[in-house]
Amino acid sequence: MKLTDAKAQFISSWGAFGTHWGINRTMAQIHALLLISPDPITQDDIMEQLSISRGNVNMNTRDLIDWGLVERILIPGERKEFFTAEKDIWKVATQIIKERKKRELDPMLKLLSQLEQIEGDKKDKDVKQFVDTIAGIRKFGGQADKVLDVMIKADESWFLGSLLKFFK
Amino acid sequence: MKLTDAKAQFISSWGAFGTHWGINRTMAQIHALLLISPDPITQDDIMEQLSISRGNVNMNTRDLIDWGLVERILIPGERKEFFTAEKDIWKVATQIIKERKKRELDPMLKLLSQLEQIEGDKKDKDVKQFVDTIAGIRKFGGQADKVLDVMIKADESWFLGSLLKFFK
DNA sequence: ATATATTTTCAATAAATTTTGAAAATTCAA
DNA sequence: TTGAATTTTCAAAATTTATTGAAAATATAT
Repeated sequence: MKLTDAKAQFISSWGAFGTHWGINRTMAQIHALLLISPDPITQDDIMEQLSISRGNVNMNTRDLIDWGLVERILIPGERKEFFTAEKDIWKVATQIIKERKKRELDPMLKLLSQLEQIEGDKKDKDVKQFVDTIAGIRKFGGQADKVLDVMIKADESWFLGSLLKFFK
Repeated sequence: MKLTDAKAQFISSWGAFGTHWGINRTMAQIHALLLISPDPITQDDIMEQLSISRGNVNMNTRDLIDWGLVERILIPGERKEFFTAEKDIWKVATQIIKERKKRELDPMLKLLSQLEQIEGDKKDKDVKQFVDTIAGIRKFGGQADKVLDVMIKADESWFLGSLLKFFK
């Protein structure tokens, strides 16, 4: 397979993959393009390589920056802005986990603790099932939260090394 | 807060939550409703409680069954079918992990190993960055794959107990 | 200051996804 | 069998989400 085809296939698959992970297709495609670009590239490069509009590139690169996955680079003497992505996949993964935890898991846990305190007779089976379900999810979520916190702070070699040894 | 309001809020939030996880809103809402229903319920119950059409309920319950999260129950003497959801959150989580691994991670890893074998000069920096990126993702994915396999097979108390002790 | 290059915004448009509902298929009791 | 109850299917409609592109804002060079 030629590099050009392989690139196209990677970008397309990474885009499709992204949609399963709460990230939109184009954002994931831009991310893919930046991951395989050795040097920083401009909005125009992205527009051309992915055949998408300027506005689209602008919005999605900004989202990627908000996610902490992409950086804006200013090259002295160049008028245009350049973009580059973090290449260390461990850092990419922990950054995504960190953001999703903040955006999704933490608010959900907060809501669940509110819902657990409902009025009503615990002997009523509807009340009981509701409270039990909420408590179960909250407990599980709380534990996941702790594990993810360790992971976010951890160094890759230590984390995966220890974990894989532990589970061998 | 009253049970009725708490239920509505849980269903609505679980639905919104689902959309971030590659599951459609209605599917997640039906799942939420089943999680808090102590006894099996019918298509008509779901239609009524969530104010959605029969076709919608039918398609989404089927998807939930395909995901292994919901079961069809036949009650002797009853003409209608009943549905019930697995209530153990650990089992729900491992089932989702199992399915997503099969549907997303495994195909991605397969593609990456193909893409790693591109033709081209490794000294060319475009080729090098591409190969390095793909290799990095593949390595990380492969390790995640192993950890998830252990998790899927593990018993909850053992897994989380060990993990939390390990990371304390 | 002015002209020019570049980025950002956002209303309009397009595309993708979800939902409906009625017809077809299936199931089951009599 | 027949017919009523129930489930399934799927084309059309509704909704949601993503994309465009041109105008406005901003930044930079002269």
